[in-house]
Amino acid sequence: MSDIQAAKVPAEATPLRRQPVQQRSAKRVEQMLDASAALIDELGYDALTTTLIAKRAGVAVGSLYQFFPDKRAVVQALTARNLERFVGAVNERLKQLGPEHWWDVVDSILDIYLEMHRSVPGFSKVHFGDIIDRQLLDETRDNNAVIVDSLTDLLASQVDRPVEDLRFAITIANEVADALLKLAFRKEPSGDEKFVAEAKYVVKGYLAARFGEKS
Amino acid sequence: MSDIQAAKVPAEATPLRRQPVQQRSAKRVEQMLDASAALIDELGYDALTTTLIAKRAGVAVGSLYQFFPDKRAVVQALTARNLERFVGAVNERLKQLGPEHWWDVVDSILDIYLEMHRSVPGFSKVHFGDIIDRQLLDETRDNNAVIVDSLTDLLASQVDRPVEDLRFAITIANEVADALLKLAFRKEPSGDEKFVAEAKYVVKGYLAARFGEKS
DNA sequence: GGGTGAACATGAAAAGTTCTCATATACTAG
DNA sequence: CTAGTATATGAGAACTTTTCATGTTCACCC
Repeated sequence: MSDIQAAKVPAEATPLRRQPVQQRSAKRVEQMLDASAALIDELGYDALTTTLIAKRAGVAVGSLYQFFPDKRAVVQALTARNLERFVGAVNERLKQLGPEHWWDVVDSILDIYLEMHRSVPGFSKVHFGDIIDRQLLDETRDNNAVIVDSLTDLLASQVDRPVEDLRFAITIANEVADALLKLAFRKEPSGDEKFVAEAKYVVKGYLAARFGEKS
Repeated sequence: MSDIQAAKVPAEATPLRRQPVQQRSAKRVEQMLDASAALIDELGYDALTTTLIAKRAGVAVGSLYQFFPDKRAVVQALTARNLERFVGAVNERLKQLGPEHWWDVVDSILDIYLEMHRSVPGFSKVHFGDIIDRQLLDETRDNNAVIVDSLTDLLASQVDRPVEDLRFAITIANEVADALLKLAFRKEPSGDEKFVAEAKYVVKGYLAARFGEKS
């Protein structure tokens, strides 16, 4: 089973002004991201403030600007970190399971996604570029594409279809899953079960229709 | 065919500090919203500035604050206006057509939605509370619900199902349509045809599966 | 362990935005 | 025509974002 591309969230998506080299600063950057995540959860994106982030992270404002060019870059970095974690978790899970029917792969992925919604602060607000990439920054272009490409690679060996058709279907499925699960979490902070179930149903139904039942 | 509830976008969603009473001021408020829409299209939400809005609208900043309590309220009002226009257009269309198979109703609605994406400035960025209601303001709660309720009323007479099941299915369908069409417009400014077609396919497929083929 | 340059930390203040308010003008009813 | 309300305005108060000069810590070398 080919590993999902390590999702380094490449160059252009690394808006850091300076990459932290020493450990202490790397840790500080993490703290800043943690603080941002917590604050976004608590106050929402609009009420987010660089001063607040710094205070919460226990650093001076200047330190923040040592690494990030501006406020948006912080949120962007948070987004990237969430994406990395997600892809990492998916890899982990798939390694454990070995080759499966694609049906189960989809299930695993949705479960991981759910798990992150529940356990990662700020995840439901800024998973894959809701606020930043999608809404504002069109050049960084589609964080989702990273995921879609990874999943396409993954399923390409199991489904007998032209790769481009596969990628298209996965793009659609990804978007639908994202929208529906977000809806579930809007309805209820822990994810409304009825909506979660329907999300799974819709996604699997769509993929089954597009791929055919056979693996 | 029962009219869609006039979508006054009720009390709590009217965050105006003062309702314009005289015509000149009503017109000015419209100008401010137009300016906001244009600027959001051009610069994105984050780069939006009250000063810029005022300048573009040809009024003083103070005038803006005469009616809106804060910047977000402006965008919220823009959202509300878009919603009103959408519901209005749907009503219009349905009045013209008379009773139809729900299949055609869905088609009409999707077409109107597409049309607005293409012709209404800022629509693709802030249609139904993407930026404001959904991302930040949880108390105003679901603009989408207005639409969903309207559509539920509309279809209730044609589909032989418990109303709550209907509402649920429409909620899902609405969310899916929104996500997929947004994706289509992200891929291409005029709406990628392939994605638009797939959006229609997915939505209709879902509803057909949930309602059964019969009207 | 002493020295050196790069990485890092800091917070006061410059630059930029949001929002208020005292003042002035336009409208409406009577 | 007049009082009373609605509206318009922009300077500046309040708050944010971002810069930068200064001081500290680290990694490496002798």
